[in-house]
Amino acid sequence: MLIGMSLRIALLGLLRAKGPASGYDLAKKFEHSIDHVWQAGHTQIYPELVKMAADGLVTVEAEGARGRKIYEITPEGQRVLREWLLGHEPSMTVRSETALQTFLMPLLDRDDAIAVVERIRDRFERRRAELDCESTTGFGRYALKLGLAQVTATVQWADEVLADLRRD
Amino acid sequence: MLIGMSLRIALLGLLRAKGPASGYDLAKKFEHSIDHVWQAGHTQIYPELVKMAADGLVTVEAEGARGRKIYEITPEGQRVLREWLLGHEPSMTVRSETALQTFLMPLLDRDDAIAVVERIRDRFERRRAELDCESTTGFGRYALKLGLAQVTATVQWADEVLADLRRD
DNA sequence: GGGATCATGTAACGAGTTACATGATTTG
DNA sequence: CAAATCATGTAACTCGTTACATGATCCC
Repeated sequence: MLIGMSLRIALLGLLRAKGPASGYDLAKKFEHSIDHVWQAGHTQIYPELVKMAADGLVTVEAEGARGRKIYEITPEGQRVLREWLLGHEPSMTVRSETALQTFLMPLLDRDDAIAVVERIRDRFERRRAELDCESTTGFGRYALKLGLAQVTATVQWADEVLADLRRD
Repeated sequence: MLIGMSLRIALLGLLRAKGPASGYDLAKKFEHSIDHVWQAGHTQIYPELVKMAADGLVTVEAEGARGRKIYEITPEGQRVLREWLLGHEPSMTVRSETALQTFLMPLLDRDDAIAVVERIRDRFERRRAELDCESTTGFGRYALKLGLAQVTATVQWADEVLADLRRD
């Protein structure tokens, strides 16, 4: 219960922010609201909720139709969540396939390198447009702004590199 | 051999860029040159090199002192590397603990939120300073510039959020 | 009744981390 | 000769993905 808590924290945070929910509901929320920050499918969420209930972080508040189980965050869960938000030093480990492509770019000749950077630029520009459409007032507004800032920085980087490569 | 090739690609790229090397050498290079793009320890690298040799992507060019095995990239390895660089669509899945903290920030009261953002700002400012010291002319210069752009964007985001939170 | 969606799970696998284990060579 | 570093590996574990499996309920 000491490391790799991130999925738990994401689940606790969603339960705290949006109230009691089933595993199914939480999986939907992962697809939508928290998507650009953390991903998890139902096959990961269901067993994790069972373990979290065993650890006293959530309880089954009610059982609804079709075997639907509604989970609620406990006071202990709220304590753990708050502690993580205030005290956890996020790991700085990065594993980005895009960054790996950019790292290895000097192995390519000029035209191939330009093609690779153009593809990256297009991808991130599309992503920027997607994020730009989302509500800037909701619960996740700070994370959304951060995502936008990082995506925009990547597009600008691509523009600079393209200008640089084409200058030769 | 179709998915999750990233570690292989990183190893092939390092062998292509810097010439033949042992698993130990490659582990050192992961600690230094490619560190801010991809991480891997020796316990992951040694078995992977064995599998890559079995798949014909690398060969043991020579065996040196102390059981040191020097690996070299094969023509097939170069083909696979080039194909990945030109054709692979990087996955957009993000799993950032920092972004998770920012997403859940609205759960905190004003003072706690400020403390969290200040910690994030400090961390990324330190990271920015580190990257700023690195050579801007070496092999990884494009990836370095990208890392700097993203880190700088994060510091700017933190400054804006802090100004916003303190205005209340 | 049949298809869409709701709702929950298990099993097998791959990727990555931590801890453990061993021995050779260099340097003080 | 002792400590540091070079150099390779295995084992156990966690995290995350993909594929498989099942049944209930709603709506046409």
